[in-house]
Amino acid sequence: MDDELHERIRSVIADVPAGTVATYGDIAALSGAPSPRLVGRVLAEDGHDLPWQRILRANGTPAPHLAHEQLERLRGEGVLADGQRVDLRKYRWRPDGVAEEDGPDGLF
DNA sequence: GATATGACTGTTT
DNA sequence: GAAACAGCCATAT
Repeated sequence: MDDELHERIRSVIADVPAGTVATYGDIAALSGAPSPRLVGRVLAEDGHDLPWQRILRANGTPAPHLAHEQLERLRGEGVLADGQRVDLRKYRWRPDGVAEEDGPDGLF
């Protein structure tokens, strides 16, 4: 039932190391959630014990109502955000064993 | 059971 | 870069 999925989502979020961030889509994909909405819903309802500050939207911007606090918390972890946007290219969490590929322009 | 809502994403215009 | 549209799932009323 979704209880297991609920736990799985929490587990993946808790597995995100400090100093890094992940998108809702990432959490959804890694936890097996059918849609990122589930991730947001879990956090909204039962994410008080999780590092929700490390979960950002696809474009690197945090949730609108928590943006201020979220950015402040991330700042304390070493994740510096430019105004309201975080450099996913640099801080985005990658599961172990996955190598990164640079873009065609040799972009970082 | 239908409608509306929400810590979302991706494509298209 | 912004706005519109469609998909996606669980709750609340």
